[in-house]
Order: sequence, then structure tokens, then C-alpha cells
Amino acid sequence: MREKWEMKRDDMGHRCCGKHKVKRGLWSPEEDEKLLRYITTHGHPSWSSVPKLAGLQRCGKSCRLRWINYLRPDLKRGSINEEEEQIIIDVHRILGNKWAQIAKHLPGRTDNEVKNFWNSCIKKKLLSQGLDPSTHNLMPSHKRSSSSSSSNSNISKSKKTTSIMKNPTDLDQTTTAFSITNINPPTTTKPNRLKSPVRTLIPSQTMIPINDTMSSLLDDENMIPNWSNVDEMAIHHEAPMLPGDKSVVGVDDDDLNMDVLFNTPSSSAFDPDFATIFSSAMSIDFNPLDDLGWTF
DNA sequence: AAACGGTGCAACCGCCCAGAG
DNA sequence: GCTCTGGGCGGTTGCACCGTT
Repeated sequence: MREKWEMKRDDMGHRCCGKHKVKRGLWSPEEDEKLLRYITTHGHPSWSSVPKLAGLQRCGKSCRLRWINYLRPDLKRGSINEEEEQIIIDVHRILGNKWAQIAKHLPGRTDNEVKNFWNSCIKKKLLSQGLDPSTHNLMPSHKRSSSSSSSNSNISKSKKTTSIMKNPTDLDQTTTAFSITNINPPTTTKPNRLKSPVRTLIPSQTMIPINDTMSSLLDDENMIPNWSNVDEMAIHHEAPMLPGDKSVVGVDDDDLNMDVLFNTPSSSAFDPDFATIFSSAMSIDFNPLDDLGWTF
């Protein structure tokens, strides 16, 4: 089955590698070992030259991806836990689908992993709670029902939140704001499918042991995300924005969304200090952003 | 036991951007 | 200023696996 798929793909050639015939599809343990051995001893001054020098029939991009997503020794194995999930949600609310940026906040996780987890798990969870995954806001169809629902726990929690808000008159906004943070149900929501032990044995996922010598050859760039320059989140610091600032936040409930809150159409301009304040204001029980000690 | 549908995730695609010449 | 090249990243694809019928 897999061979069939790989053959089909091989016939297509590879655009980024020109005429070169390259292997595609899942990586074999032998290929993994070759790549790992080469990178650990030589690094990767140029990914395009890696396949040739490492003796691989792959394109440079494929090698880079394989290294980043699977072979890097600092990768964390296992499923994403609740704390990481909350971080993903919080950072995604601010940055949007900037998976690479989000992944920087999760040591050992890759952008691909974060992206997959978002699409397969978090997205559905948000939708099931009537939240728009792209904006984290209540979807219009759920706004009415939630506002009239007596069993809406988010609202009851939001009242607690109000006490720490600057302006108590912003209850409605706070309600919405909180509801987008606390999406985790009390009980752990796990992926529908358990990880199969068999899956860990398929060739592409065979672990290659990394000895101390190999690890010592790895530089920081390859192994560990640079937390000192996390991303460009500390961008344009405009005027301080607080949740209660009606010059920033739309008065109309329908106008309230995260983009408005952050005073930017694409959420790219973002006040880091406010992020912490805002996040604290929105979540009482748990604030992963604070735990992270965000430094912008 | 077999068929089917849903899901997770590895890998690829294609676009964008930065740097070099 | 332009073209080219390589790297990075978000989106998409499709196989392998699992649970259900």
C-alpha cells in the first residue's frame, strides 16, 4: 500500500529539486540514520547540499523538514498535555495561525505538531463550544443562546473575573473575553483515538538513539528554540490598551473581537504587557502566559 | 470477520521573503 | 533595481490506524 503511494508520487518528480530524481514519501530508518549522522557531525550550512553530502536521494527541503519535525533530539515525544494545549490556545488567540511562533512557546514541539493538534483537536473543541476557531469569539448563532442560558458556566465565571477588571461596567465584554479563554472542560478531553503502540514501530517513527557525542555536536540553533528572541510579538507599542478602554473596545457587543481588543486588523501589532494583563484578567484559575514568564 | 468511516499525523506543496550577485 | 537561490512557513494531502457497525 505504502509502496504504491510512494511510486505514484515518485512519478511526479520534484519541483523544488529540478531534474533530480528524489525519493519521496515516508523516511526509512536508514535514511533517518544517514541524515542524523550527517547533521550531528557537520551541521547544515546549506540544506540543499545536505542530501548529496549525506548520501540521500531526497531534496533539501525534505531533509530539513525531517530533521525539524522528527529527528531533532530535543523534540518532546508523546501527546500534547493540557497545559500545552492551553498555551496553544492562548498564543493562537493573539497570533492566529502563526504555528511556528506558537511552537516557540512550547519547547520540544514543532510547528507541524502544533498545527496538526489545532486542526484535529482544539478546533473541534472550540467549535463544539460555539467559538469561532479563527477569532476565539462566540459565533453569532451561539451568542443569543449563551446569553439566555442559565447553565452557561462561562458567564458565572466571568462575574468572578469582573472583580479584577479595571472597569466594572465592562461586564459584557468581560463575559465574552473570559469565555474564549476557559474552553477546557473540567474533565480531560482526549483525542478520540488512542495512540497505537504499533504506530510507534513503523519505520518512519523508529527512534534513533542519540548518544552524548552526537548531542554535543549539536548547536543551540539546531536543538533549542531561542527564547531570548521569541518572536516579533513585541512590535509596535501604540497607546496602552486596556479591556475597559472604550476607545479601543467596541461598545457594541457584536464589535467585540480579539482583533479589536488588540487594536489591529491582523493581530500583528500587539502590546506584550497588555497581553499578560489581559490574560490575567481573563483567567483566574490558570494562566499559562504568566507561567511562561513571557519576555518580550 | 470484514467493511466502512473517522481521525491523526508525516510529508509535501506552494508561496513569500531575505540575501547574494 | 533585477534576478536567482535557499530557507521558512502555513496550508493541504493522503496513508495508516482505530472504532464502530
